[in-house]
Amino acid sequence: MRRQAAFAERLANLRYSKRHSEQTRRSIIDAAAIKFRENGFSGVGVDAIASQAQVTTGAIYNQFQSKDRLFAEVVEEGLQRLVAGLEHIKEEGSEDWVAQFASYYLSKNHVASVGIGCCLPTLSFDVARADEQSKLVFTEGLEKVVGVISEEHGTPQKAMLIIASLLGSVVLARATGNGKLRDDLLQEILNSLDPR
Amino acid sequence: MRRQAAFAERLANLRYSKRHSEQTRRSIIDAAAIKFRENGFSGVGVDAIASQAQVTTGAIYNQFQSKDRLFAEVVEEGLQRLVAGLEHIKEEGSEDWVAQFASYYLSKNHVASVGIGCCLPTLSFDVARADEQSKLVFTEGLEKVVGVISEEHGTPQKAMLIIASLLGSVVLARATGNGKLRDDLLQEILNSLDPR
DNA sequence: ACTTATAGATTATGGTCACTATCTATAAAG
DNA sequence: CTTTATAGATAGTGACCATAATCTATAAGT
Repeated sequence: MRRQAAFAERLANLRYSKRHSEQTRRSIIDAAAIKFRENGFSGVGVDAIASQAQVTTGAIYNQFQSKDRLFAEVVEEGLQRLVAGLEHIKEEGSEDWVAQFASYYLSKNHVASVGIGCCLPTLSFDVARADEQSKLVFTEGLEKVVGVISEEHGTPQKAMLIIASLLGSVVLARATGNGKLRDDLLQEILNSLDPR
Repeated sequence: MRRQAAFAERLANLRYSKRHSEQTRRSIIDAAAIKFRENGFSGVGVDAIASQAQVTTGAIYNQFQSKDRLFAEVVEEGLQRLVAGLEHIKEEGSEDWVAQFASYYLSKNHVASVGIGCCLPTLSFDVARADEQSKLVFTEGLEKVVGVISEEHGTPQKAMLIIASLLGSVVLARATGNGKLRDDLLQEILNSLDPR
């Protein structure tokens, strides 16, 4: 009757071990990453995040000081993943790897994947409204993103323009319905971005 | 003691007249437009909107079916104002009126004016999470915006790219702190957008 | 084996949420 | 003048909010 997650934990036989604690932290961040993206910072409660992570609020507040700090961690990790993704495509060696990245970014698959997609079209609005901690990790992460793109591919301002265009395009695509405007938007913008 | 706004209304001598009812509706929409932009749809309550509009929640629910419907009206009007603003600059006759518009859009003043600024960098995220009604008015409004820009200035997809870039740039500028990244971002993007 | 530290469950707290039912004052219509 | 319709105030509703306090089970150190 008590301890809702007791069954799974007994199976895992790892309760309260260091490894289990790290897994708990990971599952909380993963759940928060999805929920914050899908519903926004104010659109989801700590309870809902806990339930998605299959823990209780006690576990969350043991691992994180506050909802704001958890959000900041999600933002930080979101940008780390963006940097990692860029570097991964880059190291595959293709000359026009930025166009390749843009093609993935504007794909219907990525536009539809709100919860697991890039953090920029989902979290950046909330970062703009968040505390300095979140803005700081966002700024530092964005600088790395700009660095990776501009390293071998134009100036930092050109890199920034690409990021802003991609972010804005995905937001517009998600905000418009499923009409003709949206159906053609992504491919058309991709064409415009293509090095002619 | 009762009826908190009674005093002002007695002064105006217009309580319950049609004109007063329209004024009430207007002040609610104006208040909601600011609050939704500043705090997001889930970040502000109907009570806070009512208090900003100097009415009670009863007045809001008498004028609007739900918070979602009020949001849809704010979105609709936000895009109408964007169209009107574009047409206003356009009719002033300058050849590079789009660059003029971009210059205003990326100005520090507009970036700082979250509550009264353009609806795209503030409401579009929430539209992406909203019901079909809001997405519909957003899509229709966006089509008009694209129409005005592309009418005499390139293809619709070029217009869409401009909008996406401007929207994305303002979001990034607001999400980053006040460091060097932000200070230079806007001017640099403006340069990149400039017809060379 | 025994102690200790702690991860995480449980429960509670005071506040706010969207929304509703009811009431009242007054504008408009006769 | 009387009636009627309604804008908007008042006062709730139960659900949810972020967070804290307390408790307990167990892993780790001795």
